[in-house]
Amino acid sequence: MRLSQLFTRTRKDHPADEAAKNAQLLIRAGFVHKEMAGVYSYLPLGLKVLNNISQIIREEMNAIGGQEILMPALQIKERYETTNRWDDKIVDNWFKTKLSNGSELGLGFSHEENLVPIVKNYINSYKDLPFAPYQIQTKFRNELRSKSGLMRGREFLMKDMYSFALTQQQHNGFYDQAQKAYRRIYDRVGIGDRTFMTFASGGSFSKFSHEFQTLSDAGEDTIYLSRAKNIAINKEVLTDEVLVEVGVSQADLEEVKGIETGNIFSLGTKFSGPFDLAVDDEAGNKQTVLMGCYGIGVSRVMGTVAELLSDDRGLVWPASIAPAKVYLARLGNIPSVVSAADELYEELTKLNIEVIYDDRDMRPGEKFADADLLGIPYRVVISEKTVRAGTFELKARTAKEAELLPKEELIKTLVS
RNA sequence: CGGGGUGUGGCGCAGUUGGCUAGCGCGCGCGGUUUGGGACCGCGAGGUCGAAGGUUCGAAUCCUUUCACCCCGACCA
Repeated sequence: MRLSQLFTRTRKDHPADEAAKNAQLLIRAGFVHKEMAGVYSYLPLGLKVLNNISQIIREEMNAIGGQEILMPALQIKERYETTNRWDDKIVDNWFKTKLSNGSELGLGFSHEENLVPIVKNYINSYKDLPFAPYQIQTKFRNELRSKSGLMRGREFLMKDMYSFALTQQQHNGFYDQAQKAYRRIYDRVGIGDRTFMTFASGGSFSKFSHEFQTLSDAGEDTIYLSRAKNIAINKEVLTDEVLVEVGVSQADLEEVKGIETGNIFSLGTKFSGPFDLAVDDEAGNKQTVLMGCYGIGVSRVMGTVAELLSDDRGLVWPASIAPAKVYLARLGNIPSVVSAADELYEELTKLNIEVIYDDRDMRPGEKFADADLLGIPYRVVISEKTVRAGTFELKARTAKEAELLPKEELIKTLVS
C-alpha cells in the first residue's frame, strides 16, 4: 500500500489518557482508535495485525480438527436461566439489552449456552463424537474497571472453541491436542518463549484449568514459574497439595507477573447436563457429552505483542503478524528515484511480499521515524545515493546498521 | 464499587486568588528556502474552555449536580 493513500497518520505524542504502553504505541502509530474505556476501533494497519493473528489461530484450530462457525452476540435469556448464569449476582459482567417488545437479551461473554442447543440439533450417536466447533467473535464483558489498553476490554475479539467428547479419555486426547496447538500459536505470534502453561482454578468440574500466561510486568496475574519444568502455577491455586500434584517444589518456583493470553477448561457436563446433550453409546445407553472450552483473546494477544516486543522507537512486529513485511522509504522525488522505487514496489508486490511504500513528500528523518514506529520488519531505502550506486539499502527493524545490497540479493533476503 | 487524579482547537499543554477580542507548541492550509534520523521563514484556518444549573455588572476561573477518562484497590464465573 502506498502510504500517501493511507488515511491514518502517526503522531509524535501519545494521548494523555493512556498509560499502557501497548495503547500508547498503537494509537501513536495509528493502528487503533480509542472509543471509550476498553473499547477500540481497529484502523487499517491495526486490523491487518489483528487479522494476521486470527489467521494463525484459525490455521492451528483447523489443524486439530476445529470447525469454524460464527455465533451471534445477542443472547437469549432463557438459555442462561437453564444454566443459572442470567442473574447479575451470578455473572456480574453482563451487558444486557432489550427487544422493542421488552424481552431481555444479553450480549455474549462466552457461548456455551448458545452452542450446546445448536449441537443438540445435530448429534445423536457416539459416532458423531468427538468434534470441536470454534469461532472468532466479538465478546462483551462489562468489566468494573477496564484497563491496560487492549489488555482488558469491554468489547474484544476472542477465539472460543468448544469440544464435545464421549469419554474422559476422548476428551483428554483432544484437550492435549489443544494444548499443543496453543503452544504453536504462541510460538508463531512471537511470544512463545515467554508464554507458559499455568495451572489455574478449574471450576466445579475439574481440578485445574490451564492458562497460558505471558510473562510481563504489565500482567495482572501472579504466577509461580518453574523454568526447568516449563510450567507455572497461578497464585490463586498454589497449595502444598498442588505442588505435589504438579510435581514441583516451592524452591524451584519464582514469583512473576503474567498476562493471561489464553485459557483452556475441561467443562465435564456442566453445560451438556442442563441442556440434556446426550448421545447413544455402543450399547445403546444415553451418555451425557463431555465438553471443554478453549479461549484465546485475539486482541489481547495483539496488545501483548505490542507491549512486549516494542522498543523506545516504537512497535516491533514479528514478520508473522506484521501489517507488512517491508517499509519502502523513497527519499526525495527526482525521477530516477521515483521510478526505481515504483519498480521495486511493483516487483515485491508481484512476489506477494506486502509492502508499505512511503511515497510521501517528506524528509528522510520523518520516514525513518515512521518506519520504526510502525514496526515493520524490514526497511528498504531508495535514494539518489542508492540509485547512483545501483544498490538498495536494507535494514531489519531490530538491526543496528543497514546494509547495501544489489537487487537480486535484496529480493532473496525479503522472499525468505 | 472505595480511594486518588484529570477534562481548555485534531494532539500535548499554559491560563483557574473572577476582569479586557482564551494563549503556546505540534499538526493542518498557502508561499518560499530546504532534503539521509521527526528542517526553517512568512502568512493563515481552527476553540468559547466535558455537560447542565446557579452566584455575579462580568465566569475557563466561584458554587451545585452530572458525565467521561486515567491510576491504585476490590472484582474478573
